[in-house]
Amino acid sequence: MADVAAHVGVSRQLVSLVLADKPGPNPRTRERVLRGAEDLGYRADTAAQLLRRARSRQLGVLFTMEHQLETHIVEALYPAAAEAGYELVLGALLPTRSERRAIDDLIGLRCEALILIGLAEQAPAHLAKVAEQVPVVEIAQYTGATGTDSVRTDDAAGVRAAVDHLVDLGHSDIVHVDGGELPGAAHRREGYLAAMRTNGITERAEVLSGDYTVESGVTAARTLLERDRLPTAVVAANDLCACGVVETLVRAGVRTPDDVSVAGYDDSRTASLPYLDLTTVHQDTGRMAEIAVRCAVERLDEGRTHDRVDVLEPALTIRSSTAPPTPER
Amino acid sequence: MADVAAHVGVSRQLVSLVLADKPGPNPRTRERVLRGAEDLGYRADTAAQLLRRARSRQLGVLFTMEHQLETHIVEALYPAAAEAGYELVLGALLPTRSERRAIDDLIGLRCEALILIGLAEQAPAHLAKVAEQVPVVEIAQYTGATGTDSVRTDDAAGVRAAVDHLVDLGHSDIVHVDGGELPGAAHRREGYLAAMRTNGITERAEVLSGDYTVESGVTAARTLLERDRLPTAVVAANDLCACGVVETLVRAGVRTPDDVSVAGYDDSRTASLPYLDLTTVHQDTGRMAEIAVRCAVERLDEGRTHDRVDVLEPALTIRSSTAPPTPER
DNA sequence: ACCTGGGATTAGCACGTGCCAATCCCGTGT
DNA sequence: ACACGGGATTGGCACGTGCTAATCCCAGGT
Repeated sequence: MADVAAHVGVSRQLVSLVLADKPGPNPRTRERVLRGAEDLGYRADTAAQLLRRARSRQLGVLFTMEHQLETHIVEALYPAAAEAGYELVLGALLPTRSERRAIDDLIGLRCEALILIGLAEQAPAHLAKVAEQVPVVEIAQYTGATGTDSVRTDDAAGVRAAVDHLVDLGHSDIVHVDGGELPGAAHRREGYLAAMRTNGITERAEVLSGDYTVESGVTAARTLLERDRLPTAVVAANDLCACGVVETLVRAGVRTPDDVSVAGYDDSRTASLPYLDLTTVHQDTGRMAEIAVRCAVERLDEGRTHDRVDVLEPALTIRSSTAPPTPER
Repeated sequence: MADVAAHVGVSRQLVSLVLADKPGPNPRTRERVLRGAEDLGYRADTAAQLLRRARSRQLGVLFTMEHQLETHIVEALYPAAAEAGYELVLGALLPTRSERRAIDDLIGLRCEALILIGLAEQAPAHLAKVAEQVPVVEIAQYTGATGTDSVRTDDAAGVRAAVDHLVDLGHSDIVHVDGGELPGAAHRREGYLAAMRTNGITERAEVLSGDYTVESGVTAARTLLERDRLPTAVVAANDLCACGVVETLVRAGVRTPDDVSVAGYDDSRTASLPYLDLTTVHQDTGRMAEIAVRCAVERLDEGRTHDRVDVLEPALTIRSSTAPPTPER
């Protein structure tokens, strides 16, 4: 910046004012400074800005790179943050890199708040401790740690909607392949059981264990295929699992939805593949991202101190993987 | 840091020495300082370190979040960078965020070099200009921009290996579904054509257009299904495309590999799904990551100035999606 | 001629750290 | 008793920027 100032023949401070687009500098001078900066290929030094500025206006985002849904959320976070006048700093959670390390890095970079996309296997154990230092917002996860906000979809309601949809179509033999102990899986399982109860078919309820992977869907489907009779419908804990179920059934000569209806969860890209075309539960990632940023902003700029928990209503996306059961031949 | 110093009762500078693990401080003092830092929950301020240090020892990584392969490469970059004593800073390339912006952000954060994972549709137009300022390494892409290093797999050789494998099995009706104008697609197409020529079956060569997506595999398979006779084997430009081909064929009652053998490319998670179990071409992401970091280090620490282009040999991973053709019934 | 006022510009400090040089302290040898 | 040496510790400056307050300059009114 000093170089630019010398090149134009003004003080460094004037250059600072011009580049920050602050009122004061004479339009003509402003023009000259901008030209000079361009000529010299000047780039602001973020490190120095960060050091000097009272506020960094940066939000840290912690995510794994494993799930498509996380990617969508990250993408949605960018415009939401920009809208609120914040930048995003990404921090990847990897097997080889401890969550602790990732969090420290982001805080070291002066992030004012952390947004944690909670699809990783374990939530940071010391979340409450971190929340003492900076606001923490969890997306798609609710650990209940104090000082933490949470935005998620009502997973129980989503699965209930899927089950209700199947019941409306005439199904009653509906099996659930769950997500084990992974985030959200408990809610989805409860939603399934609740819906089965409400529809008066509790005795038909059955939960097969899974883990949100295609492989777990394959395993579950194989278990079903070993039986004398297949259920007429399967509600999987997520789209990947549903995919595994469908593919395994198809290869065993069982057609979807003709023989068995299958529903997924998340409305990911997998769900909309033409040959799967899964009925699934849509999570509004855009809105989750907006609310997450809003939570951070409320704590940072508006002094909110109490915890906020937002639970969004999911929407059932009906596609062609579910249909009325065909009478047994 | 000053707080820690006051708390322990030593000078700030001593704290700096201890935390940087430099020789000098007395072991006992060192212990006390570390305890003090722990008590106060001290975290180094990266911004200040960056500002002060001559070197930032940070590498910027540009990637989209669209392809699994990119994720694998990013994961592999972390240990490679750590090995060389560098940190990674992630910069996401998104539709809503210009490459220009992403690059400026990373340079503003004082990244000493940029590693560009080249699966995005377009390479930054001003790459040569950027390379004047900081070393640039491209992974899985070769734009030929001056001042730029490139690490990629010999895609032509990979596809040749796949075709040769199929020919060895007895195939000659081998169709290629390509990746259009996307990065690497041209090489893969050429590899296919070259292998067909070498094996003396040029007249059987046929290229269907695609774009590395599952959908393009579906489209290609539908095109094939409309014909009187199917080819006996399909070599897809990547695993996703292969997946689309297989799924579409299966649903049309065509089995893999019994009726048609299908080979993919990338050895992604898709390829190893139990019901696909694709024969595919393995790219050594770990090694590409290591070399990419090495390229940056050579330019940064060892003064290399000439461009370096590394082409790795791929390895054919043979699974169950390819088999000898069954004589026509 | 002098004061006033306000737009334009500048000087100086501060942010938290790393590096260099200077200083302190204590045991040892003469 | 004094100089010496080396490990341990400290002071001061610099990095590039933003903010506050001060200064400059010039036109206009008295």
